[in-house]
Parts: sequence; C-alpha cells; structure tokens
Amino acid sequence: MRSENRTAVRQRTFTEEARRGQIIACAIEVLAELGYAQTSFARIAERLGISKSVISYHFGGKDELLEQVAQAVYAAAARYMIPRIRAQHSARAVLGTYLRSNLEFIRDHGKDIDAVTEIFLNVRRKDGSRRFAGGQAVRALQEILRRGQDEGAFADFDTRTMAWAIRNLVDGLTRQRALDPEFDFDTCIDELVALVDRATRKAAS
Amino acid sequence: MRSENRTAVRQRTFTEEARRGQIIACAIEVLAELGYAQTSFARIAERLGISKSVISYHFGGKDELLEQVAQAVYAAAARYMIPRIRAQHSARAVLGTYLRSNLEFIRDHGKDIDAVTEIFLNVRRKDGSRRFAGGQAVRALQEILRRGQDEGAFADFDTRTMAWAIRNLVDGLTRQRALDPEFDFDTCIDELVALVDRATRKAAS
Amino acid sequence: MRSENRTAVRQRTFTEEARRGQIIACAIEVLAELGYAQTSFARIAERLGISKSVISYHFGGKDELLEQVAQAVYAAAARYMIPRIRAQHSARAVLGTYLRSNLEFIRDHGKDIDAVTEIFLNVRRKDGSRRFAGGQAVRALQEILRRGQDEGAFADFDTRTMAWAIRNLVDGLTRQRALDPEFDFDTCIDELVALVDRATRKAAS
Amino acid sequence: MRSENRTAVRQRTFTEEARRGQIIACAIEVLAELGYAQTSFARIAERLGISKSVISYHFGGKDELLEQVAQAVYAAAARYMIPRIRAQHSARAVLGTYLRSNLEFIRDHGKDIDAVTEIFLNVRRKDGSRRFAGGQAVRALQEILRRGQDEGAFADFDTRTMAWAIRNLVDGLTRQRALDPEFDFDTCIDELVALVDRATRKAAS
DNA sequence: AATGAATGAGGTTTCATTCAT
DNA sequence: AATGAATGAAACCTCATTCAT
Repeated sequence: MRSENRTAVRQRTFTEEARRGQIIACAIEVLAELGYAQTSFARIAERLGISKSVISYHFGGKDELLEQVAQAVYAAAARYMIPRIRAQHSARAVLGTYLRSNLEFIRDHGKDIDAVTEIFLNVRRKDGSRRFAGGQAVRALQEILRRGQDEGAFADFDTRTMAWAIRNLVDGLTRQRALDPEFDFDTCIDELVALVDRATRKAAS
Repeated sequence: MRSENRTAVRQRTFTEEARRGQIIACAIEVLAELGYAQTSFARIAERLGISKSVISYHFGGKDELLEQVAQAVYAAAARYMIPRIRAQHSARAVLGTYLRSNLEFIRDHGKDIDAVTEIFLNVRRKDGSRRFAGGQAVRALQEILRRGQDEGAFADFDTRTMAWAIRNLVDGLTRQRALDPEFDFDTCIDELVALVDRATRKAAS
Repeated sequence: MRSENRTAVRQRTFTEEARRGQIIACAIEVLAELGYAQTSFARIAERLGISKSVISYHFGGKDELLEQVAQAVYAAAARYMIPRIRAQHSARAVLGTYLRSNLEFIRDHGKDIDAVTEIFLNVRRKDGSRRFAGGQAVRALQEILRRGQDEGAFADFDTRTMAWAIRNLVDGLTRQRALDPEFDFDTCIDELVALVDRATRKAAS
Repeated sequence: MRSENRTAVRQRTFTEEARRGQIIACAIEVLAELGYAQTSFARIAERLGISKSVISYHFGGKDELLEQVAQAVYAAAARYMIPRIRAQHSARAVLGTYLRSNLEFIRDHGKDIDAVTEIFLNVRRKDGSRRFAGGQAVRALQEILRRGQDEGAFADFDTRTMAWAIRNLVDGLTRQRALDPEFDFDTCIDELVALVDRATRKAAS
C-alpha cells in the first residue's frame, strides 16, 4: 500500500485519512506529555488500542510520522494566522497581528507546540545534524520587518537580529508557561506585543 | 568502588577523577553533536576506546552521568561569572555584568551549553515530567532586578516577567548560533546588553 | 500485542496460545534442569530455537512468565485433584484422597513440581521478601481437618500443626526423590497415606 | 596469595581468619535476607564497607565462599549437637537428643539455616546438577535408627524411610517458621520429639 | 592485606520494522 | 485496511573476575 503509484502521490481514502489523523493526534499527545525519547510506536498504539503495525502501515516509518506531525501543526498555525495577517495593511499592524496571532495560537495549542518543539529539537539525521532547522519562520518575520522599513513604518534596526530576538521571545514563552506557576498568558501577550511595538517603532520626532 | 561508604561522599582518587572528567567531557561532545536520544554509554565508550562498563563503574547509571555533566557545566559557568559579578557594586553594573559574562560563557562554551540543553529538555521522570526544571536561574536574575529596584536603579517593571524575558533572550542565542549562518556572537552580546540596559533603565527625567 | 485493551483480558489467538504453551513448557524444563538462577530468556529461547524477544513479546517480562508457569502447574494439579476429592464424602476419605492425589500428581509431574519449587523459593520482591508465600495450601488442608473433627471423624489434634506436618511430609518427597537413589514413589505414597491415617485417627475405644 | 603452597593448606594469619569470618557472616546475612539470586560480591562488600576484590582475594571465587558458608554453619551445628548426643547412651535417648538439639539449633540460628538452605537449593554445577546433595544427614540419622533396632529399642520400621520422614519434618520447620505467623517453635519441638518417639517406639506388649 | 580500575559476558527490556495473512 | 507474530539491534545494568600497585 505504501507503494506510491509511479512518482505520483497516491489518493488516500477517507478511512485512511481518518486513521492518519487519529494517529497524528495521539502522537502529539504522547510527545507533549512524555517527551521525544519516550515516544514510541508502542506507546502510541497502546493509547489508541491498536496494533503497532498499523502505524508502520500508515506512515512507513518513524521519521515520516514525526514529519507529518510537524506539518499538521504548521498547517493549523497557518490556517489560524494567515487570514488574520492578510486582513491587515499597514506594516505595523501586520507585525502586531503576526505576533499576536502567533502567541494566541501558542496559548491555545500548548500540546501541539510542545510536540513540535520535541520534534524540532530531537529529530536528527544520522550524522547528528538537526533535521528540522526552522530558519523559515525567522525569514518570514524578517521579510515583514524589511517591508515595514521600506514603507518607513519602522526604525532602522538590523532586521535579522530583530527577527531573531522576537522569535526567541516568542519561543521562550512555552518554557516559561511550563515552569512558571504564576504565568499568565494573556497578560504576557499584551506585554510582548507592546514591547515589540516599542522596540520597532520609529523614534518620535 | 561505587560502594560509597555509608552515605558519605567517598574520597576520589586522582585516577578516578581523571577518568570521570574524561568521560564527562566525552559525554558533552556526544550530546552536543548527536543529541540526547543518540547519546549512549556505548557511543561514549566507543569514542574513548574503553569498555561500556567503565562508565557504569564510575557513574553507576545514566542518570548520574547526565547529572554530573549538568553540574560540571554549571560549576564552570559559576566559576566564570561569579567573580566578575562580585567585582561590581551598582545594581546596573551587576545586571550588565551578569548578562555579559553569561553571554560570554555561552559564546566560549558552545558544546557545553548544547549538552546541558539536551539534558534539560530531555531528561524526564517516569511520569513524563522534566527532571531539571531550571527555574533557579530565573530566580537569581529576578533577585538582581529586585535589589536594583529597591536601590532606585531600575524602572518599575514586573521583575518576574522581565527576568523571564531576559532569560529567553539569552537562551535563544544558542539556537540562533546553530541556525543562523551569519550569526556574530560579539555583536549580539553588545546589542543584547544595550537592549536590556535600555529596557530596565529608569525613564530619563 | 502485549497492549492489552483496557485492563480487560485480551482474547488470545490459537497461535499465541500455542506459543505461550510452548514457552511455558520450555521454561519448566529449564527451571527443573538448571535451576532458577540459570533460567533466562536467552536459555529458553535458545532451546526453542527462537529469538529472545519472542518471549518478551508474549510475556512482557520475566515475572509474568514465571507467574504463568506457576499458575499453569497449579491449574493442572487442581484439574487432577479436585474431581477425585469431590467424589469422596466421609472426612477421612477426603483427607486420604487429597493426600493420595496430591502425591500422585507429584509423582507424575516431577519436572513441573521442581519448576514451581524453584519459583516459590527464589522469586522475591525488591525488599527481599518472597513473592509467592504458599500458605494457601496449608489453609485448605487445615479446613479439611477441621471439618473432619466437627464430624467426629478425627482425633482432637491441633489442626494447624497437623496441617503443616502433613505439608512438610508431602513437600519433602520431592527432595527425597531427587537425592535418594533407592526411592520408590509408590511404596512411599502408600506408607504416607497410612501414616497420616493413623496419625489423625480417633483412638480406638 | 591464594596460591596454596604445594598441595598443603596454607597457614592462615589471624587477620586473614578474621576477615574471612567477617565476610562469611555477612554473606549469611545477605543470603538469608535477600536470597541466593540477589547475593553478590558487590552486595556483601557494600554492607561491609570494603571493596569487592577483598572477597575475591580471600575466597578466590563465589563457589568457594558459599562452600565455606555451608561448612561454617555445619561446623557450628556439629559443635552444638555432638556433645549433647555423646552424653546419651540408650538408643532412644540418642534419637531424642539428636532431634531436640537439631531443632534447638535451627530455632537459635534461623539466619544461618536460611542461608545454607539457599545454598543447598541453588548452587549447581555447570551441567545443572546440585552441588550440595545433603544425603549425609539422612545417612547419619539412619545409622542411629539402625543401631537402635539392633538393640531392640525401636520398632521394626524401614530405617531409610523413617530417616527421610524425620528429616522432612525437621527441614520443613524452617519454611513453617517463615510463613506461619502463629508459629511457636518451642511447642513444636516438644510435639515433634513426642511424635517421633511414638512413631519409632516398640508397640507395647 | 587490600584496593582501585577495568573488563567482558550475560541479563532483561524496548524499539522500529517486516511479512504473511 | 489491519493485525499478529517475529526479529535483531541496541539500550542500561550487574556480575565475577583479573591485575597492577
């Protein structure tokens, strides 16, 4: 079954799609709860009450499953963020909305975020290099900043550095939520949005 | 040997100390290079050209080895940072030196930092909860900020949030270094120090 | 497979039941022949010409395998003894049949008895206490004796002590068979049955 | 050091004898407490606060240590029983004293008995056969019975069977003590001595 | 007389994967 | 579309033993 017809991607039946979704959802739960090292086909299958080989059957390998998990969460994030961002026009509004919708998605999808974090940090090639780099998100953000500068909406900072700083702030939140008992996400969103706004704003003249 | 007379800490031989150091150093290399999941006694022993059981002999367990690795890096960081911080008096100088020395240590000990990152993120208890929380560093930083506020050296921000933000910026650098081909650490240090200084500074009157 | 849907007992395939039986039988042989300490998955698998992990697959752990061995022999003994005992009515006939059928089972299932003996004596919890106590058999015997006394069929001995004495005699036979080259089981059965009959019989009046 | 001069047994220094005794005593404790399978050089050494190799040094091997343990307990039992038995003259008194002193020794040396039981049941040769048979004790008892019959002091039972039955009763007590919470040793000694006396006594004429 | 250091064999267990059904 | 059965590699760990000091 896994034998893709020619080079084309095989059409998937409804049932198969459902199973795949079920397995991906369960993988996310296990990853978020127990971490990458403790996530195995056996553990996922056990939770679903199915046999291990079902997973091999549908995904052909651990790598593929994890990749699908990452992709699924990415797609969900995109579905949430993109329409909101598209609705904005000014560069500052785009940046603010990017940031806010990203943080909201993280707030509302804690498990999914934890899962892809596990995947990003742990999946490696045989030579040890990380399989998922994640420079992509930074580049997208940098693009927003650059366009804003072109429009004269932002101050004249280095876009690459600023993009990284923002990503670091955003991605750090997950850890903060996990460790800080007093953590309040909504307050933090407002603060971060304000902080970034100030940090990118043109100096008042 | 692992017998540990009573519960007291056994006196360690010179040879043993050397071996332990050698093993810890090698563990750091493997962790940084291949990641937590691929780090095993077998791999470490192979690199050192010794038998697996040597590691069991000196460390008695994977957990203990990893804990020692974390401790070793911690101790090294403390040895580097503490004297520099102690030399400062004003709260702002203390904060700046804390930050700068921390960043310098990260810059100069990339592998060690990567290794403890792997450990922090992946070592878990059987129930899935993380074994190394790391809230400690945040508390230390918060204490610095609080004292500075008492002295009137800082603005009136929320110390907990600010402490977390700073830590997120600092810890994010490791990833940035790994992923950003153009990353320049020294520039970044200066920028971050300046950024934090501005973010904590009392509004000019 | 070992996944066990919920906590319910999984339905077992014919093939699985066969393999389990095969493994249990082989475990009994190894236990009886080489003793508990030398009984390992490796040794059993080697004899069966299968891979070690097959046993892990079917039993999930050494403890479970040994427990199943004990249970299997117990069940076989019960299947042999219970119908014979049930066919009796008078207390003395019940006691005699209990004893004789027990001894016959021991005579005919030497290896099985040796195997469970190894298990009983050696399987322990982490704190060192024995996992299989075995006071159950004594209590059953004591109950027979007590009922007989109530019916006036037996003399007025202490049932607990007598129950233990009988069990000690019965269980000692295994060792005797192993060590005494001239040992004749059938003669011994008759002697023991007669001995116990005399020891419990009401004094002639 | 272990290299015995010629074939003769090396003279042992006082210190060495002390260490050996200490190790043997500790081995007995571990055996009795945790059982054969959990008894290792490591565990013994740990309890004594010495290094494993000390044991290897003094005993040259696990087998030798266990043999010495068995021998030590045997010797102690002999020291206790033999003078008492020698003080008797009539066959019936000899039998009674043999039995009573044996039971008293078992009562007073529970740990030692448990230890040698572990050894007897578990130590095996490579081919699986038991290394310590223990038919010796039965033969000694049988000799007592035979001499008594010759003197006309006992009934005309089969001495071999009777010897085994008595040994089984005696050896079963250890298990009974371990499992029966209401077990009272002294009562049991009296009962057993009386029981055996009746079982061997010439029928009144 | 003792120890520290190391070894290699062997133990149980978990894993991803394969294959016939 | 799914499963049951099996596999072999690799994991960590414990063991008795050896050897130089």
